[in-house]
Amino acid sequence: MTITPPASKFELLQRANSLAGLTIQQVANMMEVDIPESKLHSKGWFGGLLERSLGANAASAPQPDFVNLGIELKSIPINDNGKPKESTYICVVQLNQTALSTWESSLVKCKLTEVLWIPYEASTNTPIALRRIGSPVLWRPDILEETQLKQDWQELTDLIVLGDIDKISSSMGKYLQIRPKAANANSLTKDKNQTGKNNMTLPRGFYLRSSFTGSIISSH
DNA sequence: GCGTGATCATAA
DNA sequence: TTATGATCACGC
Repeated sequence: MTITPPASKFELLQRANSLAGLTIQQVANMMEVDIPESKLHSKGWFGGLLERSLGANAASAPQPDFVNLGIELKSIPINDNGKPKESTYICVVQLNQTALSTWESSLVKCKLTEVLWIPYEASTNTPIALRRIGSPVLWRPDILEETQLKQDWQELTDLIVLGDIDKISSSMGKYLQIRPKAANANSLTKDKNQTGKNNMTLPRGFYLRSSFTGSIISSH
């Protein structure tokens, strides 16, 4: 089953709303796929299913999932307490001069301009098939949120520009943090911002803290 | 390896 | 229990 991209924000919202209340099993049936037995070897499975169900068309390109609408899609697992179970991956930390120049030109800002959050039940007590999808939340950062995100991004980016990427810890940043994002701890990528010999470093990604995504979900 | 989709595993 | 650091799968 292939779903065409939504032509408008309204159509995307309609589709997302039509998924609300359904179980993961029901969506899997609609898309004619099987539910994996374990998430250990299929970590991004539900996110991918949701993309296909709604007609996302960015493939794996570094841009919002719904390219024409400029909207990023994020599934967000909710635990028994009604709070996000995990932090949310945003994008890779690109180590080139352009990506590190200004917030406005950053991939983080691009991805977070407008996000369609789709919460879903992720209590370990509930089998994956029976977990239900929640109501979508279409979100744009307000002025306070964007100011803080920009501040976090600037603080972290400053360290990278200074060549101190290896001094970055996941505890830095109020809303936005940088953590490893790699096949394993031995992976290496070139820090193109730096010149010289030892400029290989662990690939990293930007993540939103669950305290932040939790407040987004609960305030809508 | 890079970028996407994320969750796992364990130290604190 | 929570957050950090590590890891899984896939297309190209």
